Amino acid sequence: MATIKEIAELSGVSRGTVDRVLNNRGSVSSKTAEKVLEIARALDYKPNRAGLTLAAQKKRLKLGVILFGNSNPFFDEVMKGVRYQEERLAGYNCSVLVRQISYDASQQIAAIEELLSQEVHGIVLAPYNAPVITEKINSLYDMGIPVVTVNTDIDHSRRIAYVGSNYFLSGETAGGLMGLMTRGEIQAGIVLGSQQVLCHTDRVAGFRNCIEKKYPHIHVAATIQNQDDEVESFHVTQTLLQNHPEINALYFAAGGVYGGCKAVIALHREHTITIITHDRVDTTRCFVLDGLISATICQQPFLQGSQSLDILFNYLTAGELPEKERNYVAADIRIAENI
Amino acid sequence: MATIKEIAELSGVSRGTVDRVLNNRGSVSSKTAEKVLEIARALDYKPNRAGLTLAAQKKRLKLGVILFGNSNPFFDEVMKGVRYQEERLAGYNCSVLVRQISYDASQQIAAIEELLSQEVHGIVLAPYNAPVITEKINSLYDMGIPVVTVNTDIDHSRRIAYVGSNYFLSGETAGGLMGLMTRGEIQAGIVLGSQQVLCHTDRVAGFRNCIEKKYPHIHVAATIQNQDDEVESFHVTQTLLQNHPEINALYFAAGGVYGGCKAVIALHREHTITIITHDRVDTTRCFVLDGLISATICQQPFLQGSQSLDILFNYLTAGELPEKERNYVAADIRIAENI
DNA sequence: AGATTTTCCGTGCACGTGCACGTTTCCTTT
DNA sequence: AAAGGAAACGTGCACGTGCACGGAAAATCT
Repeated sequence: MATIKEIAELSGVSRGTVDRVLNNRGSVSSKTAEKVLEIARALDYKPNRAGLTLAAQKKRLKLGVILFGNSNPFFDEVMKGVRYQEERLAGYNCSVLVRQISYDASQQIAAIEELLSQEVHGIVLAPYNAPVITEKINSLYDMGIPVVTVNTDIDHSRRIAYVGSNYFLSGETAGGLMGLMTRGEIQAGIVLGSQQVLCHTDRVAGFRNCIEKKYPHIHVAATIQNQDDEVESFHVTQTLLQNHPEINALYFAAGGVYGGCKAVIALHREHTITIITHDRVDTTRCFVLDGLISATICQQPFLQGSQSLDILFNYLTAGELPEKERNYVAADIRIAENI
Repeated sequence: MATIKEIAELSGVSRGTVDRVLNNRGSVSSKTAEKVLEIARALDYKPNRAGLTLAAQKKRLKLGVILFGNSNPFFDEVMKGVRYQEERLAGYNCSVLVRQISYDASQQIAAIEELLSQEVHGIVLAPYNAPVITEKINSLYDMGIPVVTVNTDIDHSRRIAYVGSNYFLSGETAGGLMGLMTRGEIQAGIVLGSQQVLCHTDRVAGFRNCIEKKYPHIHVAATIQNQDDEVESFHVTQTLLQNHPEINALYFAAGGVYGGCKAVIALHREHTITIITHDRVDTTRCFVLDGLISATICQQPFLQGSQSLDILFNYLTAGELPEKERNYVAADIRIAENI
């Protein structure tokens, strides 16, 4: 592995000059710059990560993480991934500040400001989808504070990378599973949080796309919204099942799975309905284990937490961006045996 | 983050002494050692990874990797993970030597010897399951050459860690999927490579365990062996289906999936048989996409390749062992939509 | 031509660790 | 008591990088 020192010796200049050329800080004649670059290319120079990190940690790195929910089971799992990575990064003299807030634009702005006052060097953000947040991300970029979006992406924002699901694809996967796990005429009910939430509608679109193309035996009887709330979910699901006795399959495209399942049980429809859900949380794990939920499609929250921090850290210490700016986690299918 | 220098200053000794205490190289009075340890604990000292790596790479690290198969699709994917990690480790002045050999004990021994002559500092090994290999791993350990087993574990050997599947659990997952994806009376055929291969028999045991406990509608009509060979697989599967016209499900617990599927197609049984397989390879991906194979359970070969090297590297540069010595990858269920 | 600015480049230190080498202290032996 | 040796500890360098500082050469101005 070539080092800066080697390049300096071979091109007859000092290490400082090589440094200036490679990181184009200017103040180098084009002639020498040319020669240095040529030799660096010939030696296939790649900066040494240990040296890079060592130099970068002169000023102790501080990273900020902003997630939703004070006891949101999904983000709790993301948090575990964050904590795991935090422990690793501690070995690089890098600290992590985590803020969990409720789903609200102004709170998110406030959290960002607070992290800025703590002088963080970059932020991992589960973004609230609003123009004001997009603007904030862009202004952070201009200030030199890179942002990695996690779980939800913000289109047309200058975040340096996204880590999370491809919601359309995971909806398709849900449709595929339901197709494989059912026979005969199927009347499916779709439960989502809200038509305003892009993640939910993307999943539903994927689900419908799949069954329309591949599984004509499945029809969508009705689509309802539960606002991601367990109590609301119980009621709307109960009403749905009462109004539609023909329903023999349910697709939960969002949260509120526990409440929905409780409604199914309350109406004694456990053994007549095939249920597919997303995410894996402690409250609903038992339903997967006992077979009420046939399968659940997870989005690897742990991986999202750890990977997003990792990308941010690499960017700040080595200036490296990931190959793809959208880092999709695979749709992770879980049934009773591998949950 | 506390550093050795800080500890030295606080305990009134030099950095060298602190180093001796923390890495117990001796030559330190028990009194000072006690004091240093106390202060180190109070400051929650953890060695800085960048400094550690930088110091370790004075002698350029060389890692060896021994996998099977010259064009084995599964190990090709493991190889991609190895290559990915190799690229990352290159930034730490660490090189990786890869050897792909056929499934044979003496060839494996020879490959190990060859890597030793290249002066590797540690080895990632997809081990041949034989006492002579166990002994070899142990003698490597005594020589100070750590071994990480990948894909298959060797019980009672002194490998420092294992990265790979839990085969029994993945067999159970296959059983669970078949249970969920079938209705009515099911006569299942089981195809494995050989009764001598522990991975295969573990999977079959998991499969049987699951359907016996949870899915009594599934019966095992017959179990056959295909020696992991495509041509052999075609013939034995064809014979099986001819002798057992009642078979309406197939579980491929090992390789030879392509040959087996071809037999199903040759006998025009595509639409009457539910097929569950393991692993995802280019030759059979199309069968998953067009629905001949309902689902395939993968063992995350890429992750196995990258993680095993990572563990070995961390051990050699920081002396760190993973929390668990058996690092199981999750059973990764794939259907047409998420393959 | 001399003074001043600009361009260009070299040197030294810091980051945290491991390790070889030196130095001091203390104990044992003759 | 002097000599020898072992135990205990300090010092300096190396690893690779970024960056601040300063010096020399070239270009511009008075």
